[in-house]
Amino acid sequence: MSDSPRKILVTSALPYANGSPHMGHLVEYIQTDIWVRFQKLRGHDCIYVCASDAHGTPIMLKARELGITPEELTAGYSAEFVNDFADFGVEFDNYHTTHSPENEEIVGQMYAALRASNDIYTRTIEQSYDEKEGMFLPDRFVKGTCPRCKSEDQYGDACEVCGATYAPEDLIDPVSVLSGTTPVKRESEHYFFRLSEYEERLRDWMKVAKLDRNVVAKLDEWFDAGLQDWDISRDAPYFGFRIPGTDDKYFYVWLDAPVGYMASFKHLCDRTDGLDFDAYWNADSDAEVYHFIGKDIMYFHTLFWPAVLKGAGYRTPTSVYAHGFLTVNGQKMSKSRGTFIKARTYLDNLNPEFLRYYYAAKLGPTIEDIDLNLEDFIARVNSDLVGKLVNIASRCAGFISKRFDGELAEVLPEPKLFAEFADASTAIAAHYEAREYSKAMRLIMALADKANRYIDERKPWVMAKDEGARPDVQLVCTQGINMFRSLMVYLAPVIPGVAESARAFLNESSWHWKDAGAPLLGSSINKFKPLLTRVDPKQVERMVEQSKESTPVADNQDDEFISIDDFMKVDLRIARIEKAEPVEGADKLLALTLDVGDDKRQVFAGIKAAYDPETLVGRHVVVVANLAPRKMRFGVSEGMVLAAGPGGEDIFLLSPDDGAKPGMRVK
RNA sequence: GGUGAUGUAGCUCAGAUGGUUAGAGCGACGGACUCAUAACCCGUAGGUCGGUGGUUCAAUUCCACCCAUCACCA
Repeated sequence: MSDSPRKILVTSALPYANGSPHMGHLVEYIQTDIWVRFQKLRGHDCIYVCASDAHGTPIMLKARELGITPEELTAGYSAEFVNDFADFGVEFDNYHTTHSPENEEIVGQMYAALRASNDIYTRTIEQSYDEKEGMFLPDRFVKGTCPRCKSEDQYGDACEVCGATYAPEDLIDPVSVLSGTTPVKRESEHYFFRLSEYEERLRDWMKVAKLDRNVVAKLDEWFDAGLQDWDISRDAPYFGFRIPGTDDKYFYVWLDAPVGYMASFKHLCDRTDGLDFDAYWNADSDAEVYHFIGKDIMYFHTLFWPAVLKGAGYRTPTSVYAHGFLTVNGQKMSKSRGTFIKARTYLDNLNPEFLRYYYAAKLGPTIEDIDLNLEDFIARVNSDLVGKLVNIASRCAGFISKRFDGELAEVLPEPKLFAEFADASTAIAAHYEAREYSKAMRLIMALADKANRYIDERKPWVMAKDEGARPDVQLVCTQGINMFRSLMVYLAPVIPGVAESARAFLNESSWHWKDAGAPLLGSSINKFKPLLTRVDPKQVERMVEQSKESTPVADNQDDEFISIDDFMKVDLRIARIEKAEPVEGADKLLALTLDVGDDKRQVFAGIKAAYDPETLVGRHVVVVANLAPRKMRFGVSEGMVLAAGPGGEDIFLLSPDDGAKPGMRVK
């Protein structure tokens, strides 16, 4: 199977560009990267592309809230993704964005093809509408009381308390999370894709796509329920691509997101000689295309995506590989427990190769969740990587460099033992290919145990004391170093950085998978330097602490309540505005001089759009008096004035009833 | 609520088309060694295989129900 190079295109799901990458993201990118590196090491022509998923309502609204454009918002997060992934050794051949000309072109072309084949039609539907904001509301943007269990503050699609699913209008007292107003029903014409026509074709695809049996079970479930047509349009305002021939209709983000795989690849083709887009995407392509995804987005990748591709005349994915979710210490990642760990926070404290190994040691081809148990992480990395693997080289290298001037012996004393390491190649490769990384790691570590046992049995440190046995010392250590070398070749996809250091130690320029089967003999190696240092539990503790600090905002899962003591930490005081004036060079700020009883202080408040400075003088407001002073470009702000509202012109200062005096505590 | 998945030693996980003493690595404990980043080597202890009931000569493995965790319900 490895004889003629395969043409392979691999993708990871496009990260949604409205947040920083975290440990959960990394499961997928590390899983994919290991597979890609494995294929490349085997000599295959394997290309790995990805992009930021940049469209949709959440991004539009978050950008609006921050007062920047969606492009600016997503560019910022894209940069984070690129940098953090690169530091974890994830090597994309291209990283693009769905908000690109390539994507718009392919989406438009597909849409035209689907229209031509009568796969698109329009229908008027009713949807929740926020009259104040002037926009239709996705289900998650309506909240209210669950109609079944009466739990308050539930999303418009499902109740997190009792698990009921319903439509937003079923909620008791529904409220738009944007404006706080009651949504109304409004009609709108939507565009639909005839997914219902594709059952037969999808069943055929499913048979050849070698999907995991859990994925197949899920698909069967969906088929049994009957495929419904897919609503692919959204009304303005929406951040995305406008549907050709309309004024105010946009493609739903989930239509253009997977097309982003193609667009990123197109972007790469346009800059790479000899890389032909059509050779990979035409219906008769002989290239392989694999999508690595999380189990939560199987629906889009195993139904919509193959159907749309087929309908538009393209090839379908060779397979879709779904993985499970990440838990930390056996539970959902939690901000309050410090287990919602950002990629960057990990990098600030720990070696990325450790996480790659740990994930590899736990990953299989199924959609089962994997657990990052931090104690287990420390034990496993220290024991497997440092204690077993690197130790093999460490305990042999000294003899070779001190007594034999760095020269390896010309022959192996135990060719049969080495053959065991060479022969493991087939099984290990099969495991990598099947994404059975945990099995591959187990095989490799069992061999590492064997290598250590061999050295222990032959005891070169005893032979070294006997002049007559000197040549044997060189032979045994050459055997040891070669066993180490084979294992490092096998592990190169998982821990590429360590593999590179090991290769430098062995004085080799590059490795191919089959090098693991041929020993390195008679050559000169370099002085051994520690390839890895052990994890100190303190590093992990610090990472957890920093994850707590970096997210002071309580997450609504565990921290719904604060104690009275927590509240009392906030020193709220009545203040009288003595002076209010615009700040030179700031669009939104007013500089306020406040009388807080016995002292005067200066506070900057972002209320310029809502208040005329002159009308503020003399007003009483509520201020956070013990907020840490913050240095700003215009001076130091010594507190915060409380106001309600979403921002912009909609800001409403809090005022006490008559009689309250500056300096009075609010509680 | 419906559907699916998962639940095996202190920890992380293998495994069994139902059949003699259920496995590995780590950890713990004991021993040995000193080449090696207190690493490595040898050995010991640890499990009513989530719970209850059923089918069977025999179930942790099949069935039903229940509990817990996760996902999906477009």
